[in-house]
Amino acid sequence: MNVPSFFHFPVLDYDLEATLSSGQVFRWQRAPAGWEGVVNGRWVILQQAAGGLRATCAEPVEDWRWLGHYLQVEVNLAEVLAAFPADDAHLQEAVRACRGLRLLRQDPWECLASFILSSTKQIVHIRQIIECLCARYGWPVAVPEGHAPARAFPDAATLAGLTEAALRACRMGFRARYLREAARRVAEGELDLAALGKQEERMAREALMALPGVGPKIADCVLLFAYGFPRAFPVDVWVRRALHTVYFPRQRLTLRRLEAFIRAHFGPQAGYAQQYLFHYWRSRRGRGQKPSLTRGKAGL
DNA sequence: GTCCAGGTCTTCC
DNA sequence: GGAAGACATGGA
Repeated sequence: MNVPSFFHFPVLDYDLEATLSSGQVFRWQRAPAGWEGVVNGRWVILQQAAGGLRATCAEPVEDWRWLGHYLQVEVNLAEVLAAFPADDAHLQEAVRACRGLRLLRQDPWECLASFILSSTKQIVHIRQIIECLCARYGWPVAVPEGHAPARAFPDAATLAGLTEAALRACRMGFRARYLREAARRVAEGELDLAALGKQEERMAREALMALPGVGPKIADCVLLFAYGFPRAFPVDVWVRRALHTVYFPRQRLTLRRLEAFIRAHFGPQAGYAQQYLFHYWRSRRGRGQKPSLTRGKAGL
């Protein structure tokens, strides 16, 4: 019989809902008792609590540092936000609306595989594909008595051993070939994900982009969400649309010019700024507002 | 039925 | 080196 264990992480400025629903991670589910997920092979439920976060696991946990690291509770958010350009009214508006949004520190393989599956997919679809993968190929993890079964994200060796048809059965389409090849290279040691975090950002980025199906955007997601490179700045359709509308209204804009602007403008915590812009734009400004920029038009 | 999604790759000029 | 089309799928 499982004996649940609890822990309180004292932390200020932490908005659990914004963090877990901001498109950086895809497996957390809202439940009556909090947010349910699987981290490091452990089933976890998280709740917003007075002065911090409350965590529950299905089994006894002696050392909770793995979860604190994942949640990045030691990060002083006020210091991060203070590094944003102070004269940027648009960014400050996003900060006011989403204060407490955090960047997680995810497992590199799960993050890489998830974002390989993300290309030209809506977040709800990405979640469906990943849940199918976990349900079919993930190892079961301990859950509380009477709770529905839960599974970990399948490791690279498991996915590398599947046929492309088996992967496609999870409705991932053309991404199956990319996921399988990435899994093979990781499982066979051609790509050492543990070593990437110790490399310079540029080298790590090149190594990720050497994978089929991984371009600059997906590489930047992994650099930011799994390795914590603070200047990594994923530019997807939403961020591109937001940047174009806000900083270059009614102008033609090349990708090169946009990248130069990003490097010069957002500073040492550019990755955090990106996440605030993405979440704010997607959750509020994007809703019901006709985008001013669509693919293939206006120079991008 | 049409549009579009946390893109990337290939082809062609 | 930049533009255009292909690639799968399903919610809105």
